[in-house]
Amino acid sequence: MLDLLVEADRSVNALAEDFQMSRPAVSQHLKILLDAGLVSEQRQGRERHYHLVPGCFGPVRDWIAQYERFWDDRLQRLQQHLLKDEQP
Amino acid sequence: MLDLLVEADRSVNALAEDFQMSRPAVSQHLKILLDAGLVSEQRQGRERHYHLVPGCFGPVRDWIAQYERFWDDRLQRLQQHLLKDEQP
DNA sequence: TTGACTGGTAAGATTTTTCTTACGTATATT
DNA sequence: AATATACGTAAGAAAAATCTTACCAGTCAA
Repeated sequence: MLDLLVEADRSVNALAEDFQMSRPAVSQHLKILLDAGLVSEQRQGRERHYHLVPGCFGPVRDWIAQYERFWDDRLQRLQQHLLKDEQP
Repeated sequence: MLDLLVEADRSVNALAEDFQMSRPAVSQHLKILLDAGLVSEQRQGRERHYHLVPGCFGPVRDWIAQYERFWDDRLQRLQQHLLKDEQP
């Protein structure tokens, strides 16, 4: 769904066409994405267009970045440790 | 689990102490993380030490980066569009 | 206003995930 | 050798997720 929405905004029926599951199932998925802040809703007449929220993956990226900082720190400590051994 | 393992390598029992679930449940989680390549195993006697694989989130980061490229492109196109209107 | 279209929600069935207990194997300790 | 420790795996129970059908409300078009 996210892959489809990144290309263009879509209505629920338009999204449902690309999946085997029923329309209500798609609605339920969208509700979850909406609650998670990954997607936003814009009502146009009887249709509701969903679109991907720009930068919505920020929190995930930040979470991953924490780990990468840890690894960087470790590597740095290792390098310093090795340098000390080389010139006593 | 990942949060614990990023600090230091741990044996299964050491990990299980920090959770309410049983040790076998922890083992099952570790198997999944192992299969996913997020974690690696090193046997030391009868213990097995697990540690976080450095850079294991690369694929996730790449996946997210795809979206961010899309957003960048859109923004760029929008900027160019606006510039055209300013100087006719 | 009536009928068609869009889509959300509830209820319940189905599927999947996740847990626990029981047990087997390998390594260590005595 | 006998016992204890660390850990994986199988089987089945329990919990959570995901789907479908049925139904309701809002919007549009005749």
